[in-house]
Amino acid sequence: MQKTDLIKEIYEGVFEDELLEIIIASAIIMPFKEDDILIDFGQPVTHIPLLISGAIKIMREDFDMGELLLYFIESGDTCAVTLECCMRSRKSEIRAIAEMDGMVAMIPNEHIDEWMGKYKSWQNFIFSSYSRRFYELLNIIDHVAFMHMDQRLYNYLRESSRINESKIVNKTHQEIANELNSSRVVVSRLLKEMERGGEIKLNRNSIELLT
DNA sequence: ACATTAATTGTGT
DNA sequence: ACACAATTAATGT
Repeated sequence: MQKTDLIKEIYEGVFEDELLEIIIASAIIMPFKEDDILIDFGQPVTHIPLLISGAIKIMREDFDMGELLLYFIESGDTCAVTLECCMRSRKSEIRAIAEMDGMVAMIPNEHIDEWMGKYKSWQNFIFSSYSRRFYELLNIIDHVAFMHMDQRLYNYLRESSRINESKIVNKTHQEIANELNSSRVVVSRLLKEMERGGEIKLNRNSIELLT
């Protein structure tokens, strides 16, 4: 498919036509594969990603070595944290890993200041992205701070299932534990609990959501 | 088909 | 958290 069509399909209506044309002209389409690291800690951020297809998970590194999943980004979305880094020409605070195959349109960051003042639709896009993330992060903080591991795990499974459009989550307990910054044993135990409660079915390398 | 090994999952302390 | 048992998948012969 052509670059123009790819971008239009997702972002037509989101941005005013004039801006859409400029975006199309300056974007670089970048395909990626599952588990590709798209951005890593400390890397300078030179482009803003507009996700076209697939899904990306945004991870934060903990003080004592350990990762934590902040949120997923999906088609038609961008990464608020990256934007923040981008506008201040900072190095990346996060790591972005592809959850599944997909494509992003990369926009060179030299345009964005100008667009911010010039295009209402760009402002709206950025602000709504910010506010959505903000509340999502508040939610995570609540769960992390109050150690509601069972709920976090449950949310994670639901999100994962929704994003992959499948009732089956193909991950090991270890992988899940890493993303939630917990231990494998804890995850195994909680999953077993849920299975007993009839909410899920456990298999090797996969978990099926029943509800 | 069988044995061996590695990876994943389950449980008790 | 740690140790170990049990189960399943992968590989070689």
